[in-house]
Amino acid sequence: MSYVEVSYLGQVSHGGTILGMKSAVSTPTQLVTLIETEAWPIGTRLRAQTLADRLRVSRTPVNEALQLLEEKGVVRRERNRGYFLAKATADIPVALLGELRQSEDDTIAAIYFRIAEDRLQGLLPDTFSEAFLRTRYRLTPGQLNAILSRIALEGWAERKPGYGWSFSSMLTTPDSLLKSYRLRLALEPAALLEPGYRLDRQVLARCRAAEQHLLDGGIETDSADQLHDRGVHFHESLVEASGNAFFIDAIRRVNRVRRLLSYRSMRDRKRYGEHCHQHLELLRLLEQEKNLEAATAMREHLGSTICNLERISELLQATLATTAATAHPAQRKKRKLP
Amino acid sequence: MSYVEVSYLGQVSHGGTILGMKSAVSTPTQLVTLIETEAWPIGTRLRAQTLADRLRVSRTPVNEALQLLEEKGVVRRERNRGYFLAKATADIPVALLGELRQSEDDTIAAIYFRIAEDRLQGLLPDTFSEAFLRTRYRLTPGQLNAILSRIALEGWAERKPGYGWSFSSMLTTPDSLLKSYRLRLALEPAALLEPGYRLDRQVLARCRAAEQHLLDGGIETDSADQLHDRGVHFHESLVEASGNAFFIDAIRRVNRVRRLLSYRSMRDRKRYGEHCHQHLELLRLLEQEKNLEAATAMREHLGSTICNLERISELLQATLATTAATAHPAQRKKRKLP
DNA sequence: TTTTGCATATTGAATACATAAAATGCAATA
DNA sequence: TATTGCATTTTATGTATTCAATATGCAAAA
Repeated sequence: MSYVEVSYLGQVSHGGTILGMKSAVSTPTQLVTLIETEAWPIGTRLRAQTLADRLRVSRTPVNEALQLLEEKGVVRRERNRGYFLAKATADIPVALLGELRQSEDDTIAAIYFRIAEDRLQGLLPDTFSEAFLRTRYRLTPGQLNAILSRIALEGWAERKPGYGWSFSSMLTTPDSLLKSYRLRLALEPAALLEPGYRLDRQVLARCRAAEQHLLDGGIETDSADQLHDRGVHFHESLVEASGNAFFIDAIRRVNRVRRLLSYRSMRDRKRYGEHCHQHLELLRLLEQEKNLEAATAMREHLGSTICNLERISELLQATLATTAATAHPAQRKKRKLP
Repeated sequence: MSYVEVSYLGQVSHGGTILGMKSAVSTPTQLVTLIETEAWPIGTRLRAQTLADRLRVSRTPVNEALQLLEEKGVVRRERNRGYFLAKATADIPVALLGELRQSEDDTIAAIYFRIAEDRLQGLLPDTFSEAFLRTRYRLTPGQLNAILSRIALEGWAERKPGYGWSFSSMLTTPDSLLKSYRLRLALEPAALLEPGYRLDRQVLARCRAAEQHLLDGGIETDSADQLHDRGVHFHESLVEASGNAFFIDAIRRVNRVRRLLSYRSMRDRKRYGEHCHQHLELLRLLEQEKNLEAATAMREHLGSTICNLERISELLQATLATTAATAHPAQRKKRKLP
């Protein structure tokens, strides 16, 4: 193999690594998502600074996004007065959303998930070099670094002292998902008992509305991704109300990894209705500041999921036992191979 | 201000950012630390591959380190047979250790700590640009990036969607340390109750030896850093035995931030003796696989520290109240400043 | 058979420059 | 007086190249 490698757009790249990853999602996409999830009415005035503050960027990318959305007919511009919402939530064409999501960042996310998937399936060695990833997934140096930074942040691989990287055991064992739930079982009820716990009324209302949406048919109509996100959002909102940055950080981290694991677990929608009612009950208890009872309810809520996972895990292992011998790719020895 | 800035070695730098941070500590330092902490006897054969595996690098840096140590007289070389330990642990001159620690990496660590300290003292704004840090601390692009990567990994600052960074609340509030303990209180007892918990006999023995060393005078003679590290090591060892990567990751992360906070808290050595006995009791319980009792003991152990912290916190706040008006730097408004 | 010693191959960081993207100041306008 | 619209400034990434640090293959020695 030569030193010089041709990367996926045909440029020749030699090395050189950059931090990368400005934002996970492009501004237009985020803007549409915001309008969508908060169901803004037609005619709403869209102030640049307000939106910019909301998305944590400056007015420039917001204005560019608005300009784009005007071309697509989602917003209307009045010269020297600004932009106004021209379409109701539901009327935004799905094709447009899809179009907006095809940005470079989403490419990076896609490759990121592919790497996680490959790792879960045992297709990647325990240690690897950056060059290995670059060639295997046809990455530019920038993409490579965006991905590695993200993986390091999520904690499922880490830089070795010398050259190279090694995976942590987060994604290796078949019961990783179960283990992530056990961490949540330790953390989330405790978060509800933090001194100074305070669930903002607005946050509470939004959470309640989301659960109601699910019960009103959302369970069937939402995509698997949306269902997952809503679940994560609910639990993170509750932990955020603890006001303890360490709890929040730990929960966010485990949830980001959990996203990778959830895709592999059986995700039937049967239990979601039950979950909704448990969530609503939790909100009710927290509203009344019955945090002790809420913590117990949370323990039971997570506990029931764990029980379910354990049953699934047993089933899986029984299934694997019959196919393991042939299906599993051979583990390669680290040293001394011809 | 001109576009071009002169960095601290006099080179002109324009931007360009690199991931950086190969290893936290240089190989010679690590090697000496290893020999020191495990108290290897004189004459011990130092096999390159064994050491390399231990330090997670290849034989090359190990061999270079050994060569360096031979020049310093710590190890002895026999041609075609390898290296052997020439000096007993205690006989390694302190000056040599200091010499080895003056590597570039330690510079980065020093600046990293300075930034954390400045942040804790409220000298840094909630959001900042990379250029701001680069000029304020006279950093080369490489150093800048090593530091930012580390900070992002530790979780006390994060990249904003656009340009710029913002600090999380981990280091801002005066009771951050207390909050970190509350997370540990939720995590560590739970870790001891994980199914499949298994504390390796060798690890147990090493922990016990370390506590014994402290009781045998180590509390007085060890440096504050060493005391801190030993405490962290004890608790992380116990959590690692849970076999749950999520618990381990969460505890490691909180401890890395805690290192920054501990420097600011009063650290008298009075309570260390008490801690040692609690630690030994924990080890005894875990050895007998009385994990339920161990979890309770852990809860009490951490709980007593929290009580102590709360008392200190009250004292501090009382003190601050009298000096706050003048001592606190004025919070600057984000926008619209001349 | 294992380990050393050394030459060679590979890795990824440092540097410099060019450029796209985002932040910001301010006059014009509602 | 707040907001828009736009020009300008600032920020940080992309690309190409060089080079020091690290990894590794293999003959020689124990």
